[in-house]
Amino acid sequence: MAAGSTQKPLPSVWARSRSDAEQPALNRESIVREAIAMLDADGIEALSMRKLGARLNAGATSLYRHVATKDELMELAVDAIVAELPIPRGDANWRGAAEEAAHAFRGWLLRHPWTMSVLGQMGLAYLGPNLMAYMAGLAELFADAGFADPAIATDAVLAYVVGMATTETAWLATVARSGEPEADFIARLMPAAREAAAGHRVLAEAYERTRDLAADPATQREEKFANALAVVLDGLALRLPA
Amino acid sequence: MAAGSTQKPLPSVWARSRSDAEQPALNRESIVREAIAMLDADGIEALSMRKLGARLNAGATSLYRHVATKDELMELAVDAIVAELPIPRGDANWRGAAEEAAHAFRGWLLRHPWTMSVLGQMGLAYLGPNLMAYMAGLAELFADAGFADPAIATDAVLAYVVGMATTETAWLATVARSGEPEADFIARLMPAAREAAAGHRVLAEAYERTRDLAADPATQREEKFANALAVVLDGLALRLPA
DNA sequence: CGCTGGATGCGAACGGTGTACGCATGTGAA
DNA sequence: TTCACATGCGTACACCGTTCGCATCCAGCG
Repeated sequence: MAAGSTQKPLPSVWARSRSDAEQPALNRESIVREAIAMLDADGIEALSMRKLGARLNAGATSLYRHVATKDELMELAVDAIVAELPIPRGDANWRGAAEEAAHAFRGWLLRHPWTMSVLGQMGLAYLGPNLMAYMAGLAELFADAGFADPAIATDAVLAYVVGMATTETAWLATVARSGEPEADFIARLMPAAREAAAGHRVLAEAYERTRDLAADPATQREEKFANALAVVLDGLALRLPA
Repeated sequence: MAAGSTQKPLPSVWARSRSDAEQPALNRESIVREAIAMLDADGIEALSMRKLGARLNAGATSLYRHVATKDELMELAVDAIVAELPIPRGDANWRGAAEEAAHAFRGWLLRHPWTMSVLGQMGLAYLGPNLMAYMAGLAELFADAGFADPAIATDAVLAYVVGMATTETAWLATVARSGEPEADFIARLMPAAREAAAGHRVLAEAYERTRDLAADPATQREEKFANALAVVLDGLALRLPA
């Protein structure tokens, strides 16, 4: 549309300039970086090879020179963001360190909710080097604390965090889809939820006991997480020689 | 292809016979039932509206007379299979009952692995009547046992089960994709895993300690699950007045 | 009985997806 | 200069979920 439109290849100086122009050429690193940006911003459904290509000023199929398949790209994306997860370090206070690691893991999952969708197919079993280092750090933490079988401890903590984050990200996705702030959405949902809970004694009681579910929901979610995490850590502490 | 081919509508007795023939006409119930069968058998990627239609001797678009959208169909499918999950019942032995409920939940998730992919977007927050009843039953179990805040207990147990099942179904999907029996796949994977674990003290030690990972893997997975579940339940027991 | 209106099935089509293929081009080595 | 190779990409294929309008069937009514 502009003056220098190049609808046809136009073999000229302008065409040559592209090679050393602002675009640093396509490479695996930038592809993965941009894919992560799209995933974080708009979720897993928003990423398509064509859109990703467009974002990189490239055709969709050009990406396949650097990445075998979309699934491989997703694996690379996961492994890349795992790098930002701080590796748990042993500590005289194992419980505090484990607590910290669990909160960090939760925050990481909430920051990259699309990993939850990938986890269901890839699992923690997949052995990218970064993930391996994270799990090793956690296991070491428990081993140093004196646990006879550190694997049980890592299983318990990681499974708890993943499970909790699963329902939490799903909830947040629902909230986001509503377009409202979380508190408003809760307030609007309350009557229906209360009615659904009627007929179930304990659930109904729970609703009556809680005074204001809509106040500061993010903090309440964090407390919920911390509360049940304490249960798991209590159980672990029992396994340690007094 | 056969003698009575009806490529064109052919308004005849044959056309009329379809109405009361073996096909009981399309209805929501049979659509959901067949969708579940396909999901259980071949996973979430194997379900498409066209294939589901073909399985029901119907065109793909006919399904939309009975189901608004594929997402709605998935919700219906989830709620339908939740019905087969036994509602936890209180018991003098709360711990045994909770253990049983957890194992039942795990088995259910493993039997319908595609729910894991759905959970990431729908979560346990979605309030189908059947799921509501299940969660109410579990909460009641803990309330009757004397827990001051039964919600914490259900959070801990459910999150643990979901998290554990996430990695387990992902692992099983990987195994299935390999085409080998689980034991063979493990045996083939061992060298690579051992090498990946080298450099991580605790992980390496863990590999040396375990004698035969490939023997009866299903039982080993079950034990793994039971072991860390015991941690969670121990933690819960602490919260009960002695 | 004949009619008619609503429910139901479905073929065609639209816009999207992941990816295979083959052609064009620019670049570095011989 | 030439040649081989790496890279970008236009086209195309098979599939996806879903919309639309048309054909058909059946129930209820006149």
